[in-house]
Amino acid sequence: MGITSAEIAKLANVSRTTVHRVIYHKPNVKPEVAARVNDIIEQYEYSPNLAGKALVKQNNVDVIGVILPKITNGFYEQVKQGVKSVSKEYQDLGIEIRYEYYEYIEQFSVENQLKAIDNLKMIGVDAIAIVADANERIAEALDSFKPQIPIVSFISDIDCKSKICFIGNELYKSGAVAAELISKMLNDSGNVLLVATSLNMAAQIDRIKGFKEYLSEVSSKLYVNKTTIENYDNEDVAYQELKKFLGENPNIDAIYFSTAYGLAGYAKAMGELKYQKKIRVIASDLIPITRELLGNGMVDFTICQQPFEEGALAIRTCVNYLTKKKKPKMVEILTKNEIFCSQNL
Amino acid sequence: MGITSAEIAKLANVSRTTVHRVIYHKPNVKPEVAARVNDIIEQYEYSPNLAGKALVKQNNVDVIGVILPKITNGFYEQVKQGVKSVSKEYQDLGIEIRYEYYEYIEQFSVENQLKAIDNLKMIGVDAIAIVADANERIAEALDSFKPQIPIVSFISDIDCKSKICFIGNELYKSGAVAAELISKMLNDSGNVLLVATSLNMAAQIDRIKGFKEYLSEVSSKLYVNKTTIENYDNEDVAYQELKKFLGENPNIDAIYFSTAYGLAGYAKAMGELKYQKKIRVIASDLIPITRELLGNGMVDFTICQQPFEEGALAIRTCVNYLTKKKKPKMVEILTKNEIFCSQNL
DNA sequence: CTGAAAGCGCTTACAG
DNA sequence: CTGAAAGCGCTTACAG
Repeated sequence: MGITSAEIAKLANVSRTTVHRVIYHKPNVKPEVAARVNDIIEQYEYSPNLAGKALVKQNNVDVIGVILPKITNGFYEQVKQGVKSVSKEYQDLGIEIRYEYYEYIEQFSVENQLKAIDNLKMIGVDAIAIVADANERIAEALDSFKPQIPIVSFISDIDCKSKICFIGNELYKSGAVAAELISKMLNDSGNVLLVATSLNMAAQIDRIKGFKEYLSEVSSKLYVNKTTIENYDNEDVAYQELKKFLGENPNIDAIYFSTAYGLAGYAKAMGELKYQKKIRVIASDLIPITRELLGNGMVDFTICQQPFEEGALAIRTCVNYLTKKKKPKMVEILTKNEIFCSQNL
Repeated sequence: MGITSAEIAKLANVSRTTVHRVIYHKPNVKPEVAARVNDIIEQYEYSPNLAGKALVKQNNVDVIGVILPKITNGFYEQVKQGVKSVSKEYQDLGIEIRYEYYEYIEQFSVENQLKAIDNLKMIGVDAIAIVADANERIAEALDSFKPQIPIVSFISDIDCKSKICFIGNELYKSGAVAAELISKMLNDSGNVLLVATSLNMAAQIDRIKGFKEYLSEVSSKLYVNKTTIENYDNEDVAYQELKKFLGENPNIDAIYFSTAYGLAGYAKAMGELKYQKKIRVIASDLIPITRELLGNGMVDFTICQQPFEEGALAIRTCVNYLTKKKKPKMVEILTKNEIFCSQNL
């Protein structure tokens, strides 16, 4: 395999300790010696053997704290899988992961997130990957580690001074993809209904914006109904609202669900209505009901962000920073949207 | 981190050497001693530290031979990227990769593949990942290593005794996805044209079969034209044939390209014809021209197999076998088909 | 059947 | 400003 630090040392007529000092820009090396060593390193393309490094690190492993909401839907399960898969890869390489889960309850979740951060502060961690609400107190808590530690926010963004990067989905594009699929299925004309969690949520706003902008760009005969159904991710609300709306509006050609939830309510409503037109449906994410409705044709496509990849990438970013002091090139790393239909599930 | 072999040894009142013998089922351990050691290993969930193992392995690294056709289209570049990304991950863990490329020329490629295998036999490798033609002489060559070495075939399958697994794409499903997209865009009725490399190629046959079967299942008003254009992956042939065919058949609503090639010829032909209908187009794979035509709307969707993932998985499978003697659970690992349109590129 | 010791490549106190 | 030496966890000749 490659050349070793001992060989570099011999070639440069110095000790391995000095080679080490040069590589990591430690003080106390005569500039001319450093230059000589650097030349040889470059010439032989030396890079330290990871197994050797890892072994030494057993004394002092880097620990990464991962903070996640305790939500047992498939989405966060996949995020966790991604995190775990990378942890496993690094488990013997001197990287350890500590998990903190916070209950996500509308009113108290900020408190719970603060508590999770505090727990990690007690344990002592070298970096944090966190899915957090964009809240000032949380940001302050993340900045309050002494010494400062790098923060990677993922899935849902939060700004703080020690943040090195956000990893998430191109939400705007996600809406645009939905619009493209609908325009292709409707042959550029028809009436479209939107179903969202709520019109106040950042993620929903982005998707809907992307949806509307692409739609109006591609055709002037695609009308988005002025009513957007807000279902608060509650299937019963979805059912009630959709039954009422579709009962009164027999001209809908397509529906875009910008949230993973509401499909069960939709299926129930459609089962009770005798709707004349074929309704095309675009869903978001992939949970069991989505799979089922894709299978029976009630949903045409679903657009997925990549929870596994985002979880994995968050940890990788922490590891790269801890082991190579390498910040990611971009402050925002956005994953692509995947399209699923019945045949590529 | 976890417990070490030295600690296990102390707990069992034996040496590390004996612990090692027990773990790897080496001979010369008194059964009762082995039992005692095994109990403790289980109790403490001991598993050997990879960094430690890797360091020792520096003396005797495992080398994996990778045999690929020397084709410089984007597809095999991506396969290579996948292979490289995994190699990098393992480079300091005692796994080395040797590449062999063979010229792919209709007549002599079997000879070239045999030569590539022979080269690896000279060098001496511990496993082979190969993209090969399903040819008996090649199979024999792969089986002729002494001692036998594990073979992973990928992208294109070949049967031989020492093969542990094939990694490739769900080609049949790829055609089914194309059919689903077309049926949704045409609202279940219309005339469809097929463009393939050649009707003799296994991969093309699978895709077309999946396409036709899904189409006929979903609607009886979707007609596949009895002519399938064979373009031999030559853009000029595609251009000539499509210009002629579309000139004489003004009723085509959609085209499915079951090959990555022919889109440039199609674009040229359409530029010269004044075709009345909007033609929906489904492409395969993602090469620069595909990207371009997705952008300008001449292509609606493209269906991609996952060359990067398949390359990566092939190497991972070899590594798992070499380091843990672990065969993959399935003899056939098939990757999903990805759908791309202009907005999720 | 068993174990002491060397060595893989690295980093880190420590001594000078 | 520099280097000798110990030790991270493992495997492998070697000796008994």
